[in-house]
Amino acid sequence: MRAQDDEKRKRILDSTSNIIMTQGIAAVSLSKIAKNAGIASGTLYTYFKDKNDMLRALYLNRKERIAEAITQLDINGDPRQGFNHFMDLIYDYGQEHLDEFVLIREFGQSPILKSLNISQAEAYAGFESLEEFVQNGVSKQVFFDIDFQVILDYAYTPVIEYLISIQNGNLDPNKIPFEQIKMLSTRAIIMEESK
Amino acid sequence: MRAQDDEKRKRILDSTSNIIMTQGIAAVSLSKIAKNAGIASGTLYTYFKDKNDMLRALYLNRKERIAEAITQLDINGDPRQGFNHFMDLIYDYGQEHLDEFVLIREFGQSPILKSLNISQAEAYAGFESLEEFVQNGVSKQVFFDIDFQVILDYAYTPVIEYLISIQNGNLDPNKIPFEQIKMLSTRAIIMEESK
Amino acid sequence: MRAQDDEKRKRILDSTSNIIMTQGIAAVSLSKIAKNAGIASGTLYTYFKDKNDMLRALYLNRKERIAEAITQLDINGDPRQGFNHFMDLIYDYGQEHLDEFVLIREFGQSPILKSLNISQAEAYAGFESLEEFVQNGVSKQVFFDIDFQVILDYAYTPVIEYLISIQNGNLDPNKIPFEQIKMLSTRAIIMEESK
Amino acid sequence: MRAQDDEKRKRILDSTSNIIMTQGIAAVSLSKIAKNAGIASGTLYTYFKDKNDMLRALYLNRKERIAEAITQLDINGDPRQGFNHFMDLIYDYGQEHLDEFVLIREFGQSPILKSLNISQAEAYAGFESLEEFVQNGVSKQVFFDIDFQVILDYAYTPVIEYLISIQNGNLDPNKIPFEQIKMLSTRAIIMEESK
DNA sequence: AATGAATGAGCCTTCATTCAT
DNA sequence: GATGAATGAAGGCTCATTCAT
Repeated sequence: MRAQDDEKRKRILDSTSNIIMTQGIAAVSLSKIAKNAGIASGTLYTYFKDKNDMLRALYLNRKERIAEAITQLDINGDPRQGFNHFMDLIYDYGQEHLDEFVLIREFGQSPILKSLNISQAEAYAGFESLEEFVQNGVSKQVFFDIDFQVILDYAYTPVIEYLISIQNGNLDPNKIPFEQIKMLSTRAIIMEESK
Repeated sequence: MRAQDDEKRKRILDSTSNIIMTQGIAAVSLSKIAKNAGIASGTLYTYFKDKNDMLRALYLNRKERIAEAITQLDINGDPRQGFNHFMDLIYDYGQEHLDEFVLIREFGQSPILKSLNISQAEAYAGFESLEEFVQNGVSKQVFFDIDFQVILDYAYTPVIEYLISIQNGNLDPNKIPFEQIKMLSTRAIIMEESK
Repeated sequence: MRAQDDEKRKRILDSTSNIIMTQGIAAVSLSKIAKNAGIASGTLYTYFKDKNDMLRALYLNRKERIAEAITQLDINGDPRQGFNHFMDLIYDYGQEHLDEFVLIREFGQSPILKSLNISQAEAYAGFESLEEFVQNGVSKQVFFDIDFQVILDYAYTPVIEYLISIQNGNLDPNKIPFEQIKMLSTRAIIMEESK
Repeated sequence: MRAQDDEKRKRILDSTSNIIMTQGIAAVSLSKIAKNAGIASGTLYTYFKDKNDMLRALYLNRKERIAEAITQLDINGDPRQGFNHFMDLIYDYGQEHLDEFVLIREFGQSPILKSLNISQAEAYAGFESLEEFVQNGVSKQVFFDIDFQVILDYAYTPVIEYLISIQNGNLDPNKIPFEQIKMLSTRAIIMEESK
């Protein structure tokens, strides 16, 4: 017997990610993945039940990685500093792993997610500490008292869009440094002295 | 290849939009569209050169509609009021036509757009006045001096995400009224006395 | 538009029958059928919903043909003569169309039939007059009072097996003429003076 | 390729039989068999050269079992009693092992047998004594002077069909007892005083 | 001897597109 | 202009078989 190969599993997910990133989710096909990963098409089924199972695994895996990277926060520390740190975490991780963010965005909240049977709970697994962090900031009256989701729309999303715009060449980081993004987000979310 | 019946052309686009919205972009097929639109599959080729041409037309059409709806701004008026009005326009149009916003988001800035041969220029057609409006605000030192794209990330995107969250049932508009979104966006973008 | 072509539909069924007859039911594949029928594989789906639908149509079509051929009986006439005539009908039709009988036998009462969703009722459609004929013979005390199915086992089945054996070269019709089969069946089923 | 574990070999054949009986011969796959038998798919090749070799072994094994069960006849004894006993043997064995009969019928004389390279000789191995028994009956002018195969069509086949009909619920053994089947077969085959 | 990961041919089906009608 | 039958490539998936372990 040959032992199942974690490296191969990783290669499959990476290949799929690659295809999604360069050709879009609609262009994903198992034969492309197999060719890209350097394996036979049938082999995919040793690692995943079917195509959906694989997309599901990919989505959750990337989400998990991102969660690990951007939730390393001092939950009970100073919210202001924490917020600053949070944006840095996203930015730093995005410098190296923008593809993961883009992939998650590509899946979006589109109908595909439903067909993959990913529950709300699964989608948010790993982000619990982030929610706690926000609650701490709110209770200390440093963050505006709004929904967690809304805070992400002003803190997480703009960073991702910023990084993508830079990568696409639509934005020049020398003219618009990340500090400005942080400032805008901070102004939006942090209550006092937000100037 | 000349369109004869504009109503039929519209039906085709609407059907496609429908399918994208309910099943995702990967599930779009001409036979589904034809059935949904109540026409024969071959007839599609009277109205569009091929599948990509149709997706392209759909994307540009929705983008145009949105542009018309949200760029009705007094470009040279008071930027503060204008900003307020701009967000209202998005919100109001989104109440009735969220599907169009979602469709545009579904296409994203993803590789699909490239395969449809949609140039940056085409994608932004119709938004020129919006850019002028922003420049006016910046020159009057009411808006922060940042990129047009970044402003959209703090003014347009959060409204759309807000509306989608409400539609998905993830947000309760009674607890988080639109006024709060406007406030956050305003705080981020408007320079002084941004209360 | 090109009108759907009954001749083509017939060719598909004939090709399938051919394959079943020469290679067995397990060897039926749509690509073989298409090649055999001289059409593209996709075209099959213009005529049948899927593979099962086609097998179903084939089964019922052959059953119907057989029913037409062997149920042309004088239901209320002399049962003895009728029985004789019935066996002749099977024999005569089998001379020209043994493949249809063999096909039906190949489907058998095997699990395949269940997967084709053929109800008992459908399977026996067309044979109602045969049942009436048997009832007439029973009520006139010419046939033994046994089940319709059992009568077939002694009248229909042996003829088919006889014809197949001849075709296979396992039986020499000169040594065992059909008259002998008729005699044996008659002896089994007809009550009096059956010697 | 040498069998080591006869119990395992038996399990493989039983599993295959099971699948044929419940899903039909077209649904047989080695992976199903392996799972059903509780072994790894590769292990099948220790016991059988390939799939056909296994089907072949299954067919011959079941045929052999049946032959053993239904050929325990006093070849030179009274043919009338022998005929009666013969039908009882089929009936009795069929009560417990109908699946074996059904399996043989499923293979039929269909093209599958040819693809399994089963010769006429192999198929009839074990039935030699039965043929002798028939010849004895014929030479004593108790049985009609017809072919061995034809006799089976009137003595063996109807019993099997009878048992299957009962199992399928198409026949009620209380209304049609086995005695009636025996009577019909006897009437057909035994020459004098066959009532 | 036994395992099950790996293979790639072949399965059924759907697809975008063409074209006779 | 409109139709839908026809095409064959490509889709996802299962298969029999091999072979490193």
